[in-house]
Amino acid sequence: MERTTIRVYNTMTRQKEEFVPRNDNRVGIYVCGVTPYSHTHLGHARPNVIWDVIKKFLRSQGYETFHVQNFTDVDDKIIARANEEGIPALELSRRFIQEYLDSMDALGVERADLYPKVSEHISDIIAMVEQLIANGHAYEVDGNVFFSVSSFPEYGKLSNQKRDELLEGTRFEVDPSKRDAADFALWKKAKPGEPAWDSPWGPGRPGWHIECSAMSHKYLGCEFDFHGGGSDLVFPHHENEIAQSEAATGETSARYWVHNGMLNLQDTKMSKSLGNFVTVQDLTKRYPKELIRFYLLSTHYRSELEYYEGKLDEMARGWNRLNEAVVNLQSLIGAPSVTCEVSAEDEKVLGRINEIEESIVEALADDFNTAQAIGHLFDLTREINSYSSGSEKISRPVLERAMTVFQEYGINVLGIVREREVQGESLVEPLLDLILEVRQELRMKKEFSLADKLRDRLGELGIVVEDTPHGARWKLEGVNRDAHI
RNA sequence: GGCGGCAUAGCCAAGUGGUAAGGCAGAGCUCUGCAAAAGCUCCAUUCCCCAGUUCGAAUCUGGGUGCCGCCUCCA
Repeated sequence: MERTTIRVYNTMTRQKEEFVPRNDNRVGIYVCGVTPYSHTHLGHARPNVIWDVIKKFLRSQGYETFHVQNFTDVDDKIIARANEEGIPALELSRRFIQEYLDSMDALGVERADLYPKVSEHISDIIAMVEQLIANGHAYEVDGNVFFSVSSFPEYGKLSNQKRDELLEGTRFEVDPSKRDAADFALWKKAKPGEPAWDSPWGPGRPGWHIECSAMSHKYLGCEFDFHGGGSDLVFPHHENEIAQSEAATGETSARYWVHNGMLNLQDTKMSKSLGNFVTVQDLTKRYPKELIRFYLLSTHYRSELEYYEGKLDEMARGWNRLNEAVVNLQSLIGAPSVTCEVSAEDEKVLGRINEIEESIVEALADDFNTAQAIGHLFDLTREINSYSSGSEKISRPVLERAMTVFQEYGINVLGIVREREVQGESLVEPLLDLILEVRQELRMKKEFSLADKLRDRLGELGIVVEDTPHGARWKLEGVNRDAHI
């Protein structure tokens, strides 16, 4: 198939670059996951939803994707928290990993192909540390192993830091056993009461950073296409990862470094350590997943995004129009008054729909500009609403073309439009159709007070009845309406 | 102290050299038995401030001001 040229902003070069996959068709993606010691919050949802869209867009462009996302399930905070609760560290992390996966499922995020865990890759990590020692990039001191920053001249190339300026103004105490203050731990000697694994340097556990180098290398190879994560990971995490990976293998690691902006609550970054977060579980109980995605994707992924109570309710008004347009389209496609003929006027509308679709693809291909793509979806909404409320004959091929675009981008790629609710074996749908049919007969007989009573009483039950030129239709009221009553 | 980013209408927000997308809110109108939905029209001579480059700048350069992130665990 013909592909649109995709341009990606690369943190490494600080500019947009044309995306050229390493292998012809298969795109390797590594996105930093979480340290599962606490609840999954909206800030975690952002990169997940963004990468969900990127993957789906790449696939709609004919690529295959292979997506790896790690869990750093061996970590100081996990150990500390598990000790507080008096349970094993891995049990605590297992609980939060499950919450994380459940949360992402609830947001309609497609799962990664692989979720490697540190605890299951100790031997891979040890092997890489040994490799680094053998290459002269790391050294052992009393059971600890450190990466020697001075052995890697390119250190700082991602975050644009200069080695000699790194420690100025720093707020932590430097471990005196390190040769250089900027050196960082690859392997930490076990302290009493901590989970530990045997290694050539004695019992201990991996430092933060090395797991991503080891696991990305194992599953994606030395060089792969995308490496993603929050902008707060640029330094030191990704900087150190690059140093480890490239020093160990002698090859470049990721081709494109993609970082998303932070999600703020009251002008401050939402984070577990600050305690200012909104959990995904809470939010998905209160709002439809498509609305949450609409909110997350309404701003470009590299910008900061503000959250506050009530924001989603504000966004729901515009979001609703998108959904209404689709519901309207679907009912019109099945309406008997619609023709299969395509007039010259219809051809023009078809032409405009094609233009809008191209604009959507261009927007997504331009550094995954979902905000712009959503704008074009609103253009399509106006186009098709205007068309279907016109007095001329309505053509089914036009409706179907518009529906295809909504389906592909609104539903499949962006996931911001609700899919038509299948009522299944519910009695609700035929029952309501019957009521509306009777009401229509009353209206024909100009028994308006009875017809209005039906509408009012249904309204009290949360069922909104609307009369349109193509017959009456009903829907459930409010943002939280369920698929089934 | 170092590094990076951002500043566009009442609010949200796209736009990185060619004369300000889109959404919400607001005003008017059309359609409708009524209601709802929808549509149409209007709503930034202007993009934080100052200087410069250019035929042309929201977009590039320099200098301010303000805010945010990272340098400590972080998506």
